[in-house]
Amino acid sequence: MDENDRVDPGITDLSAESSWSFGGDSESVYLFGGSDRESSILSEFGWNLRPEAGSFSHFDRIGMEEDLAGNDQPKSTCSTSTTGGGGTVVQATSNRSMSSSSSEDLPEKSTESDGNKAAPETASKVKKKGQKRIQQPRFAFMTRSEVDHLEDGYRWRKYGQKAVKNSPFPRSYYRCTNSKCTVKKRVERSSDDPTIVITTYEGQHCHHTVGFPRGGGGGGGLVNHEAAFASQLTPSASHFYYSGLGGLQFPPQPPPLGILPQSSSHQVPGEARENPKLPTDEGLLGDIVPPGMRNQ
DNA sequence: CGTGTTTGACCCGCGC
DNA sequence: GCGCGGGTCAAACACG
Repeated sequence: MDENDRVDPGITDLSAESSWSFGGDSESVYLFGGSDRESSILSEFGWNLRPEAGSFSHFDRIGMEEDLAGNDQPKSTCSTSTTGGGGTVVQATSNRSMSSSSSEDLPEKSTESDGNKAAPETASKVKKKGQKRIQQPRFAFMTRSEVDHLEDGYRWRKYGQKAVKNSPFPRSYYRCTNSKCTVKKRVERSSDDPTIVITTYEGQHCHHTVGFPRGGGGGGGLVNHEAAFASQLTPSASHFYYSGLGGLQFPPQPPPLGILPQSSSHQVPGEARENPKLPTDEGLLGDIVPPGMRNQ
């Protein structure tokens, strides 16, 4: 860990497959690389904090992985992904095979071999032993937050927690409470910067959000079942959702940026109050973020 | 009582 | 083949 180069232990600087500059105060770099499973999601997505981007309070970037293998999405064809926190979310589709992720991903391995256990409805049934697990689309994002589990409009049930090798913080595993939904998510804190929460979503929701469980008051009406790209702001801040990003087909453009949780926190990502820099944020958000929520 | 969390054990894939 | 690390299960427990 040379602090000179990066900030994350275990995270090597992957070659940036593409980089985007986001407007404003934030600059995110999307790195897509194939680092092995050095540490975890981090390596997978190869994130790189940029100290110099001081103005940007911190976190940035994220990558999303799309599955590759055949995407046989087990059951749901719906696409959804949520993201959280007021971080920057960058999504991209990559064709490269990230098979390297074999260790991580794996959506649902359980059934394949010991399906006997509980036979989760996870799609795994489709897979067989010899086959490689099919990866579902996944993407991760980092958020600076004090709470690990950010609200994203869906209800999650924690089904496991494990200590990870390169991090003093445990990784938590969540599954969507909807029995028909196979979406999972992993949450862990960056070992390098404990204030950063790394959330990885896997799969697509096939239902819509349930609204904000807490404090939402009337959030239940999010209708973006389609892509439900929900982004969560600060835990205590307002929440908003993105949808319309057809799950698998993420727009090439950087999503909402400039959402600093701690900052005003009333901004909808992408909405960037006056973020003239964001190219089409309006367009993007226009579709996904209900007008009413934009001013939250 | 229903729902969600905790936690130890089990299983699997991968690297050596 | 063995060991390590990650992912999931499921019983027990806690809470509203």
